[in-house]
Amino acid sequence: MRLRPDTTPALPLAADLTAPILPGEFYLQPTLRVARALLGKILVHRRRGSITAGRIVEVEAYRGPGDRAAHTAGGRRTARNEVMWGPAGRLYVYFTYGMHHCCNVVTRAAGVPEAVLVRALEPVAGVPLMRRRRRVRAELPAAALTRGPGNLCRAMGIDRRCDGNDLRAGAVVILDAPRMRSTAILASPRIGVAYAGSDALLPWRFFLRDSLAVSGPRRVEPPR
DNA sequence: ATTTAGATCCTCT
DNA sequence: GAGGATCTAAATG
Repeated sequence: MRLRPDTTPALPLAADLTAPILPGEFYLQPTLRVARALLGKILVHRRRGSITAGRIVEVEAYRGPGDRAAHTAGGRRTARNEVMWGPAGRLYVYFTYGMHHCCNVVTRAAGVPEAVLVRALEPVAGVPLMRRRRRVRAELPAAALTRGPGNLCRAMGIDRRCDGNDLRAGAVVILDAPRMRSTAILASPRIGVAYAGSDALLPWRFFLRDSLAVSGPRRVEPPR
């Protein structure tokens, strides 16, 4: 008697945690390119001998002064978004809705305030620690631990102490991984930016078609 | 399957 | 004083 082959993707996923850290130049590329290229890369947080890591499966691009959905819309420069105005390759972490943190990767040269919001990961390492940080029931699937920007920050232990973290040398780094095929990537409008007028329709959310960890609608661009 | 309400507090006007 | 780059549970069709 033969067992049916198991086609369920194994989570946590196997990933190369010895891969090189992404070089600083990676983050100088155009923001939409960085957003797509980040899919599949590994976000790692090492702290006090503990480690949590996840494969990036969903992101959103935010493009500076001209993008009404961005924190830097219209050239606003404040204490909160200061890191977005700085050099590429830093982590921009902010607190929102009274209870959640969101983390972004800053792109482009200093003075060009653009960033990529990380919206979902697939757990790669440190799942027990993620469960403790999330305080979820034991049966919750691993993929749900890091689904959504607020959830992934809690699971990864990322908060405002990480704001400004240098992604080449800080406690939080991003490791290189093979580039995803473009056919594995879908796009849609960004989530939660209805206040941005016509910019809310821009298809600047990118996600891996086959990932179980993607948050929100797995819809491709709707007709305009 | 989709909608709603409530939690909760920092940031900027 | 208002509202948010969110999340969850509960209610509803």
